[in-house]
Amino acid sequence: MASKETEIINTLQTGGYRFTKQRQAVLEVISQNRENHLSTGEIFGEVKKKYPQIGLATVYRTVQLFEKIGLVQHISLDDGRMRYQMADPEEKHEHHHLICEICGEVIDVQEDMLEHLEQHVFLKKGFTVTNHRLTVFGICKNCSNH
Amino acid sequence: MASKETEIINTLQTGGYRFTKQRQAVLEVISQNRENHLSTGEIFGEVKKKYPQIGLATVYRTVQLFEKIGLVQHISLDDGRMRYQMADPEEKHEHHHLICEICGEVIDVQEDMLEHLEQHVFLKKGFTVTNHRLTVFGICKNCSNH
DNA sequence: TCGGTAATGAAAATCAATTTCATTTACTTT
DNA sequence: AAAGTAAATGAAATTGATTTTCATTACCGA
Ligand SMILES: [Mn+2]
Ligand SMILES: [Mn+2]
Ligand SMILES: [Zn+2]
Ligand SMILES: [Zn+2]
Repeated sequence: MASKETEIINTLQTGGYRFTKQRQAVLEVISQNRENHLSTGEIFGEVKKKYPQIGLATVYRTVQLFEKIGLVQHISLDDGRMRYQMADPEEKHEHHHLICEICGEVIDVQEDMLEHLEQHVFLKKGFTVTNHRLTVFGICKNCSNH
Repeated sequence: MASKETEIINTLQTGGYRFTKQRQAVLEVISQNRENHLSTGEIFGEVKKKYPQIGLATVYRTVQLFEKIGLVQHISLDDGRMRYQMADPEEKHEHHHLICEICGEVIDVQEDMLEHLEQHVFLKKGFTVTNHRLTVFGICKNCSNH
């Protein structure tokens, strides 16, 4: 199998896109922050450390392109800015998020667990599911134990 | 049991809030558009028809207050503006949304169907769920039949 | 190498949402 | 009912993330 980066380059080229230094730099930052959910501005800040001449608009365009080709997924924490994280290459749907209402921690949940719901909306409403976005609010383990 | 509006007035007063003409007007618009998901700007436009002197900031403040006390819930269609709709008074969690990727229709789903998932994240991660927000993307019945 | 297209960066523009602040309104206490 | 107090409002200014514009540069195939 091809290396991960080769795969990405292929995906890009298939869509008529190029794998530029800027895109590589943005990908590196997001990839090296798999556990985080960086805002576009934060990604911009990180990328500039290695690639100071990059423009903010390029970062915006890049994360949107990456999302279009399924490389990253976004979440909104309702603070007015988009956040991006690597998508799960083998999963067909986005992963879920648990958000602690006390400490604000964001926890990833890879298990889908919506198969029954998907079936239900298909049978009941004739709706064919292609993706879903689930955010769960509550209290994390840490905050539960004070 | 008290009338719906009386209940609302009580809920507001319990929190130290007042039931003003402006809040009543905003509530009316949202209530009369239960099937829709109006953006704040759209709510503002509707309210102005009956109450032309209302200010945009008041509408923003009002929908946020209504959401805080559980009267309405918001959804984001990723078009950059918040949309608001009456919440389900008897349900403890927000209802779900199906969004057709072809025609853009937004379909409400009242059934929760996340009990198993809630249990799972509690057992597996120690996370106590208080609410959740689920958006499902796909093809609606109409668009499936061409 | 040449020509065409994609991509970039800097700056300006957009636009939903928020803040400020002077004024009004509603509720409580005399 | 009048006064006192805090909440609420509206108009305007501001914020801040995102988008657009446009001139320039990088890349790719012929
Ligand atoms: Mn995540
Ligand atoms: Mn809805
Ligand atoms: Zn926590
Ligand atoms: Zn449709």
